[in-house]
Amino acid sequence: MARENKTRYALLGLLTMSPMSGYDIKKLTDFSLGYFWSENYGHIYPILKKLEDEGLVTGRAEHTRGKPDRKVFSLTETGRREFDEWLGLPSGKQPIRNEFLLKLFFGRRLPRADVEAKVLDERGRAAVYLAELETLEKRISEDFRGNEGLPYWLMTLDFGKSFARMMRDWCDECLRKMKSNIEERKA
Amino acid sequence: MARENKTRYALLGLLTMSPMSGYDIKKLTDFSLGYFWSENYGHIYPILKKLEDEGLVTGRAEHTRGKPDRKVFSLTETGRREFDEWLGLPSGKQPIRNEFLLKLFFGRRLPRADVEAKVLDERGRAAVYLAELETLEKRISEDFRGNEGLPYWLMTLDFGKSFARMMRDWCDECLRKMKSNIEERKA
DNA sequence: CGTGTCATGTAATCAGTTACATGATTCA
DNA sequence: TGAATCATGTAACTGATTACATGACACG
Repeated sequence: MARENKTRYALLGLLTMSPMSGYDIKKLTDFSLGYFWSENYGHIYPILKKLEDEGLVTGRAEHTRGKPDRKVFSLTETGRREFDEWLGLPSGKQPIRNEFLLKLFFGRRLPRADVEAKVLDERGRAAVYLAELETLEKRISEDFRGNEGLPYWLMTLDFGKSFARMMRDWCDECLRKMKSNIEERKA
Repeated sequence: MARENKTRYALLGLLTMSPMSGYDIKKLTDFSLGYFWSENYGHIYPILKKLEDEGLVTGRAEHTRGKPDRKVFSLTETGRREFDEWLGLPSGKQPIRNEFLLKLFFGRRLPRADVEAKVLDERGRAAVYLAELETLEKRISEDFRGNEGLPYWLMTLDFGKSFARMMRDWCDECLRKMKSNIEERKA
């Protein structure tokens, strides 16, 4: 079947919330949606242009004093329809590739201390991540109180938090197992 | 910096365990490693060839009666060194893109029943997934008892199980929230 | 007699990343 | 004076997926 460009729909979706520039979109995915979606400039700008050619979005230049000009895009009615249509479709299963797990899988080939360091590192990342999401949660709960989209945003955020907690706890369990494995050998 | 081809290292890694054909590798990622790593033929065969040209693996044709000929690849000493070197490197953070979460994020634009159906669907997948991993766990625990790699394989498997459980529970929580949201409106 | 498995591979295409280019303003 | 932020974009590349092509054997 046709391969569907996910970036395309992500951009359309973000534009359903409010008109934005490519730069705004990048910032959003970097700071607010990063825990489940990311994009990069080299993909955003060309696709925005393509969407404009297809009439799904319209861009208008905005002149600001001091700062560089921005090009702000808005969804057209056609764009909105196309996005909503996609939204209703079931999401195909995406292939999973986790480099950290791949390395752990071959952990036997490394000194145990190195593996432990890797896991500890991952644990640290999960903890930081969790803290960031909690801050983000407070912020958007206040900033968007009463917004009809908020319950859904909080659900996705909650996924991120659950994932981070799971990761942290799983790392601890791995470290524990590796240590007890050493004890066993001593005994 | 240089973009590193992950498939390349995944293939080298699998070949550290035993000589294999491209077909074997595909089967492995489909049935045993699918919960953290996947590959497809269109990528496996060309890369295997490239690795052979570079002297990291050697392939020898194997004739079998009845079945088509296989080409079985083994790691060379150079290949083993290159893999182990990569293994020691810290894993760069990979961009996250979860289509299901992206859709949930925009859940407000869909009828509530549709969102609930999507979540319920995801919950079902998580449950099936968990059951599969439990079966797999039993199988490899028996088949590879005493194998030095086993503890690491079980750790990655445990990650898969933790993830599936987390997903299942999070889905339940989402469904609960959506339902209670309806109650609130009635009141 | 049809479906599934074994088995290898290529071509076409698309998705996505990185590096580069440009330049003004603000803040330490 | 140097770094960070704002802001847009292109070119080159590589990573990854899909579809296609081929064909024998086993099983029900």
